[in-house]
This record gives sequence, C-alpha cells and structure tokens, in this order.
Amino acid sequence: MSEVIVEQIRSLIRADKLRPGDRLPSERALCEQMGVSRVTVREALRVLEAAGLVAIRVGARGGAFVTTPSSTKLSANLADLVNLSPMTAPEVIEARQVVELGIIETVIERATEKDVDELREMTREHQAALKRGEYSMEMSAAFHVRVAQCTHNAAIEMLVHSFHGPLLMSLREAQVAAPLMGHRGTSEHREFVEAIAARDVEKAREIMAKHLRRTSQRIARVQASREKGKEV
Amino acid sequence: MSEVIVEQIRSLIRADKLRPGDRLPSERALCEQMGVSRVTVREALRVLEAAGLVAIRVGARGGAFVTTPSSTKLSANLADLVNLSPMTAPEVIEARQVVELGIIETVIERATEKDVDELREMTREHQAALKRGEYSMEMSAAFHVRVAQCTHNAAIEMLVHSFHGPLLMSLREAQVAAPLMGHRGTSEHREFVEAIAARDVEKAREIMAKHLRRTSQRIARVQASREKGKEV
DNA sequence: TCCTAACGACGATATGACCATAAGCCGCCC
DNA sequence: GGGCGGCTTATGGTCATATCGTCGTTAGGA
Repeated sequence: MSEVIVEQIRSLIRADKLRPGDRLPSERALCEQMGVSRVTVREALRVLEAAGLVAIRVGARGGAFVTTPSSTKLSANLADLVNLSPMTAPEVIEARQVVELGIIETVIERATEKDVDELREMTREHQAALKRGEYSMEMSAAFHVRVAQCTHNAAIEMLVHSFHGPLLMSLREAQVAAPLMGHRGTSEHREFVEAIAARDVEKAREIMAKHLRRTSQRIARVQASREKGKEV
Repeated sequence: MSEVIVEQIRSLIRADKLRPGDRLPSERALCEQMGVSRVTVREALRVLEAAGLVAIRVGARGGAFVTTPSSTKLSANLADLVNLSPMTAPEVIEARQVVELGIIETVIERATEKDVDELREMTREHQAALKRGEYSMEMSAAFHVRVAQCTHNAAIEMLVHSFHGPLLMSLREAQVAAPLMGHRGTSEHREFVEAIAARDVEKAREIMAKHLRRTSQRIARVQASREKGKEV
C-alpha cells in the first residue's frame, strides 16, 4: 500500500535522515528501491505534498524536496473544518480572542525595541494605505500576526496565523471586503502598539478586547446575512 | 492537473452539493466525467483522503464517501509541524498554557451541571485507575479535553485536543511514560473541578496554572535528557 | 426457507508508453 | 573570444490497459 510508503518517508524525515532542502530519489528510483510501481510512489508523494512535507518540482534536477513545514497547509485545513464541520466562524473568533488576549502579557514581557519599532512602522503604513483607499483585511491580519511574533514563540505565531486564514476566507466569500471601517481599526492598532511600548498590560488588554469585539460583531453580521441568503 | 480535480471536488463539498455521507461517482465514472485518466482521479482522491475530506472504501458499493471532517487530521499535521519545524516542545507548551488558562473564564461561565458531574466522575475514575497502577497520560489528556468541551466551542475544543496529540507523542517517543507522578496530577484535577463547580475563576486559574507549570517542568526535563541522548 | 457459491462492481496495483518541462551543454554566429 | 539559441537529457505528469483482492448481490441447490 502507498500508505506504507508515506509513513516510511515521513519517519525518515522525522528521524532527521532527510532534512529540509534534501532531494528524495526520483520516482523511478524509489519504485525500484521500494519494490512498487510508479503509480504507488506517486500517490505517496502526492499525499506528502498535500501534507506540506515535500515540494515537487518538474524538469531536469527536479523531484521531491523536503520542505521546512509552515502553517500554511494547516491554515488551509482549518479553513476546511470551519466551512464543513460543526465548527462555525463565531467559534473560531472566540478561540482567536482567547489566544490574542492571552498572549498580551507575554508580548509585553518579551517585545524588543525592534518589535515595537516595526509595529509602529506598520501602523503608519497601514494608515497611509487607508488614506489611499488601499487598506485591506490582509494588512489587518498581518498586524495581528506581527504582534504574535513579539512573543518570540513559533507555536503561538503559527496559531494566530492559522486563525486568520479561515476568517479572511469567510469574509472574502461573503464579498464584504469593501466597507472596512478601517479607520477605527487602524487607530486601535496604533493605540495598542503604544500600550505595548509603555508596557501597560491592562490598557493593552482593554484596547485589544474592544478591537476584537468589534471585529467579531462585524463577522457575526456577515454570517447572519449569509444565512439569510441561504434561506432565500 | 489533478490539483484541479481536487479543487473541483472540494468546492462541490463546500457548496453543499456534496454532503457528508454522500458517495462520489466511481473512479471509472469520474475519469469519463472529467475527461482524465484513472491515475489522475486516484491522485486527487488520495489528496482529499489525506486532507480528511473523504473516506475511501473498497469492494462492491465502495468508493469515496464524503466525511464529516474532524480535527484528527489537523492534529496529525500539527504533530508534524511540532516535530519538524523550528517549533520546539516548550513553545508548544507555552501556547497550550495560554489557551488552557485563557478559556477558564469561559469554562466557568458555560459549564453545565452535566459537565461538572462528568468531570467529577472522570476524576473519580482516574484516581481509581491510579490506585490500580493504570493511570496514563491519555487519561490526563482526556481530562483537559473534557474541560475544554465545557466551553461548548468546537474550535477551542479542537485546539486543546490538537495540543495534546503532539505532546503525548513527544513523551511517548522519549519513552518516559512510566514515572507519572500521577498523584498530584489527579488531585489537582479534582481541586480544579471543584473550583469550577464553585464558579471560582481565581482559584481555578491558580490551580490550573500550577498544574500546567508542573507539567511543563516535567516535559522540559524530558526534553533535556533527550537532547543529552542525542549528543551521545 | 436457508445456505452457499458464482458473479459483478469497484478500488489497488502493476506495466509500459508518451508528453511537457527545465536545467545544462555545446556549437553557432557575431 | 564571448554571448546566445537550439539540442540533450533527466524528471515529473498523464494516459491506456491489464490483473488482482474485496465485497455486496443474487441465483441455484439442499
């Protein structure tokens, strides 16, 4: 079975026998090596690719390369869960609130001067973009991710990153990206950064709580109107 | 490309044209329908299967059935990320602490009588198992997941559930499941349940914080000894 | 009526062939 | 002599066909 091949390669990667950037043998070589047909090997590689463990390039010197995994695939899977399972967008938002509020203390504790400077720069750019009418949900998401990076904890960063994918998609699907009310959003971002700079946990919590509450209300309205649309 | 097929089917599922339990056409039928070969269709189905969107059964009346997605696959992916990416076990634990402490307020707000009763029953069973020498990490994980269920939020539940998978694996790999120090763990669990029953947020937080701190120290020791083992 | 054996539908795998792509090489032309 | 374009070749992508294992299903016999 091809599942066996998948597990075999996966464990090779886990055991550090294969490291990110390494190239696996060619499909034809793997066939021979494992004693199976090319179809089977290909199915295994496809699964690994879908899991984000390898990237496949075509052409000469192509093949399957071990990748340093990222949260992208995870985010995509999460998006599926949100859309297909008993998990609803409001629930995801609530989870997001737990995380983003929960990390504030750590953020304030660990944010470096560089972190704060970059956050300030980011809010400046966002407000400029807003004036040009180019402010987007992606920028807002980027801000929240950058805040999470201040924890200097890859797991937390990934968590926040993962949450934004599904939410963005949820909004995009509903095609309501236009009326952003970005003014209050960006100025809240700026206030939040200053609270971090001042190492004021209480204030930062307060601002972020308000900010997330507004966002969640907006998404709730979107959700409601979409449900309504379904009924019609 | 088979990616196209994947997206096509995926969007069919998203658009509710295909619902959980539905059976997709047979491979041979899909070939004809999409104008591609069986290999291509199979690769697409394998990817969907790996993503947890369909389950494939063999034999007569077999085929690809749309599944109601669960967090299982997501959890597996998360485990990969933990093991393969710059993300370390201590980082995951910190993230877990953020979530499990962050939800306490919600847990206390929403826990029903039934929730509390079941938690009490669970701790009783666990203490009995401990006396029989059968207490395991799985039981501890189950407790934390059950607590998360009290939020009645599928996203949060999945989050906590996902965290325990990688951590358990991390411990099992290091083969240190034996010396559990389960006595303090289970009694802390019991105290925690009573704090929930009493709707005492502060006390619950305090107990859980202490509990998680002890667990994280234990895992840190495991990590340290494993690193040491690697060097040798 | 009930049990069993043959049938058919369907996925799993194998084989061999051909196409598309892209990197590297070599020769041609300036 | 150097730069550039076409050729070579390794490699993934796709296809057609064939065979096998696994099941429901069903028909025939006890």
